[in-house]
Amino acid sequence: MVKTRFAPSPTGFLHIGGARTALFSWLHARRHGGQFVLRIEDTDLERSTPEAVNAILEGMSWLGLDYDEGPFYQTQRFDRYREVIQQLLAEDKAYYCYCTKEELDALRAEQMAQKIKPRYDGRYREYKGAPREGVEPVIRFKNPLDGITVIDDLIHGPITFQNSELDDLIIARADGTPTYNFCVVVDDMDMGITHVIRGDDHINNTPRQVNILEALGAPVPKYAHVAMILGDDGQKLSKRHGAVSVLQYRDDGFLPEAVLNYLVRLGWSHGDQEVFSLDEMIRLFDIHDVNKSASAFNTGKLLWLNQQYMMEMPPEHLARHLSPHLGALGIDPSDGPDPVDVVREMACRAQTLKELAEQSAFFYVDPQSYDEKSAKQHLKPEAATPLAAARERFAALPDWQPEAIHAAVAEVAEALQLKMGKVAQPLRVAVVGRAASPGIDVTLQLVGRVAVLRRIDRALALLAG
RNA sequence: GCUCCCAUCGUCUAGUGGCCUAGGACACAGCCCUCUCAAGGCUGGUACAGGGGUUCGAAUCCCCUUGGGAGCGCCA
Repeated sequence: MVKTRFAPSPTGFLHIGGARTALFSWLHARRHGGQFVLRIEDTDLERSTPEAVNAILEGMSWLGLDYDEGPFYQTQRFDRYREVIQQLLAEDKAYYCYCTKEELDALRAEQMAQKIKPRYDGRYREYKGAPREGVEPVIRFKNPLDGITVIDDLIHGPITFQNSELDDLIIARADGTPTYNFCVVVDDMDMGITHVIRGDDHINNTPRQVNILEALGAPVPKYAHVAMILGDDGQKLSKRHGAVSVLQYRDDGFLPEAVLNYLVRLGWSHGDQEVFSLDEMIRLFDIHDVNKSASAFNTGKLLWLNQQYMMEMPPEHLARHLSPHLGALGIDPSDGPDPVDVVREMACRAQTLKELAEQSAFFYVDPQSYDEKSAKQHLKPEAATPLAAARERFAALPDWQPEAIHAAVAEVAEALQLKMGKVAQPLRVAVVGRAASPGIDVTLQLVGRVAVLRRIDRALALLAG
């Protein structure tokens, strides 16, 4: 059975690159009816934080990437790592190395100076002497000295490494704690991981891990190394790019399904299709179809996708998603039109929930000021007549429905020999505060007659000076 | 420096030797629709990094160059 894992280290939030790796792993498992496990790689006690763990868990749950096992924490598996290390030691597949950090640094500096690849020279590999005084030894893995290790990468195809290029890596520190490359191997083995999908910055670690796996007599999983994601500017993703945490996207008003859809298309495609439901992704996703090259994150396209999702989503759902963003603006929708009706009209006019809330605020609160340009253009002295005429008709309308409102506006235009725009635009600015909104009839209907009359009066007062 | 990876429009990508005078999407421009802004529809411009091969034929296969990136930790 297929079993994949996502194994972030909790030294920061779940960023967009990690989220895509998680998505690919999740998709691969789901697609094959397998299992997906979450493992927190927190062996770096210095840099791991509980806040980061929470951020990762929260990010996963917001995206809806559920796991069948875990979260496992490597810090809770130290006994198991120690056990495997002892086994390796007993089988002469690992050994104590008494080099000090200073000696290692010196060796590295020397090699760099000679312009050769810095690496451990194996000086304690066959050491049979007594433990060196005053040095807490580390434990190193005995990497094969010759031969080749081939990774048959699902994305890249075969990648060949000379074992002679690999040195004897440290699997346990002087304080006895195990290191990353070793823990990964033990965990992948114990957890029965069949497919390792991860960033391509791990390609160079893979032959070492394969060699350890083989020393342990464990089956070697299939590997798939996914290229990294670049920032909008094509540069490596960094703090400078702003919203790098997936939770930031949530707060900025993106829908998780839009983010997922955007992410899956970064490096993967299915012909010309751009929009995929979750079910389609699961059905269509194939790790073999993933691109080898890095791709740049394009916020513009995410924005477009997010809007597509907002427009397609049932208004009832959209309204629910909108409510926290309305709340953030201090708006209580119960004071005005049903958000479901608002959202039906506004979804095609905003790209994020946050923007949707901002654009929709006028339905609930009178504009605090008029957009300068719009007011200058439409709230001119000559607008007073149509505004007043419209106000009069509105006040007398027997029923406050779009059809009636539209007819009233048209009548005013005709009576005054004006084009529709000369009536609708001043009305719009007076009621909305700016020159952009849904059709004037629905807009006014939703705002409500009382508020509309009040806002017109205010504009009229302003025009009267 | 050494090892490994990568290379089609500005961006995401289609393309696995002929269907490619290179297709789609985002963005951009124009037009249509129109009471505004959107949405939607239509139209347009822009790409196979360079050089060698292989082949009747190369975006597709091979080599080199160039340019990016990663790794070379008692970090993950």
